[in-house]
Amino acid sequence: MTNLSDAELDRELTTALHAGRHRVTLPRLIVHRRVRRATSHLTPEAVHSELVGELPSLSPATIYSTLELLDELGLVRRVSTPRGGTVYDPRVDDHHHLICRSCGRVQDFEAPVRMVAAEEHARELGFRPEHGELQLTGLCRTCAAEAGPLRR
Amino acid sequence: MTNLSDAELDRELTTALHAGRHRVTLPRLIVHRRVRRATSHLTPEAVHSELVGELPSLSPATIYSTLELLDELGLVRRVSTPRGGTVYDPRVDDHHHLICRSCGRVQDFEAPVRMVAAEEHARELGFRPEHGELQLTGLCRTCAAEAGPLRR
DNA sequence: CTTTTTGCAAATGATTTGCATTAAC
DNA sequence: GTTAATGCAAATCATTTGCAAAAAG
Repeated sequence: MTNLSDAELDRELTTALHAGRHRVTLPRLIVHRRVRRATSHLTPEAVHSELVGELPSLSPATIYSTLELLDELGLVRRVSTPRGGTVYDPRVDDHHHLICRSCGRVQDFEAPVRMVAAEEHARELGFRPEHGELQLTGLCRTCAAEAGPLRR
Repeated sequence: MTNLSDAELDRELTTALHAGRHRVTLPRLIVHRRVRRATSHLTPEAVHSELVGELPSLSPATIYSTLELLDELGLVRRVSTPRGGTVYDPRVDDHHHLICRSCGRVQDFEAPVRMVAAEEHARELGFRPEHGELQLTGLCRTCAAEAGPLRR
């Protein structure tokens, strides 16, 4: 989540778009503002249903292509959850995720993981790493409480 | 990958199925043998198309339910890739994955990651961790070679 | 015998695509 | 003016579901 103004966010996006020879359009501006300001991880569907009020012609196809573009520009980060869900994260710095298998909630997680060491190890194997994240699945606090004490 | 015989694999599966009060069926036996012997990660579709030769009536629906069951029994592990693909891994011990964004290949990766420490940290946040893995995406050796030297 | 599992076909749901129209540059 | 982006509808594709028939215990 950022506390930048619309104007500041728009300027950042515009700069990034121009650098890649992309055009500045209204759908891109409003999707960018919405996701950059998100306090949680948003699904494409959530972004769409929130923004159709503001721009009724906005189509799901545009949401998908715009979110993918923002990810490519490094302004947001796409996160895929273990059960096939896709969600967008306003944080683009290295961090990890806790994913609840019951309610699907995705929360940021500062894990003590040496990403640089892991990436170096991958390079030694001939792999060219671009992005890495640790995903811990399990039950979030709320769902764990509902499930009661550890079973089995 | 295991080098156990059919009989040994079948016995393991039978034991696990009985423990959970599930029935021992031919589809379960052959799917289990195939995935446990895999030298790489298999998609449900790959498992199906390989095994229809052996059991022509085998349906995709059965493949999906069987693989999910094997995962629940802890005999194989489901791995979801960042672009929404699903693949099954014969390894069930803690390990990580390198995922090629170009060809989709998933390879095992022994990363120097302190999973225990990460899980402990998650517990302190109220999360009840069940499984964790580090996913590094990028280009595999082959695709990196095709892409040529580092661009940008 | 009773209950689970299977196989088929139809349904689903997220994402993608084709293409004419509209908007950026 | 040119070219890219949008919006719509149709298409795709992996996965799930409903249900009658078959198989397991």
